[in-house]
Amino acid sequence: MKREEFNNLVYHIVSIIPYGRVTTYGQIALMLGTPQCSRQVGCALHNAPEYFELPCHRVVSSMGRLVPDWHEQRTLLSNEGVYFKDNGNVDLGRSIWRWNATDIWEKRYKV
DNA sequence: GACGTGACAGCGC
DNA sequence: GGCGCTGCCACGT
Repeated sequence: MKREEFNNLVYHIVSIIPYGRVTTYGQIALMLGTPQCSRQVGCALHNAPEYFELPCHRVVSSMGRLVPDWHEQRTLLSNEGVYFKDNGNVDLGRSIWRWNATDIWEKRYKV
């Protein structure tokens, strides 16, 4: 898999995240078949051109933690009806996007 | 081409 | 459940 392909796939996946749902870097990496490249997902989004208009605010870390120093992200998510916990993290159990019949995340987050 | 950096995940405490 | 350490890989300098 080339870098460019990897990035394009990341952009594609992010672009199809449904409204009001979130997903994680690790999940995207898993979908690409490279679960060890979670950091690259974040890196790809960081380098994503603005005109892609990606809903990258719907991508959070595996713990539901938001992007550091990007407070607008929380506003955007809450506007979409995403659930938050008391500690300010996203409630993945309620708002994670299950892209398929995979039960990995159901087990992990006890959906 | 080498080195430092980072929008992370996983594991242990 | 929260915090810190380590491994990972692409990017920018």
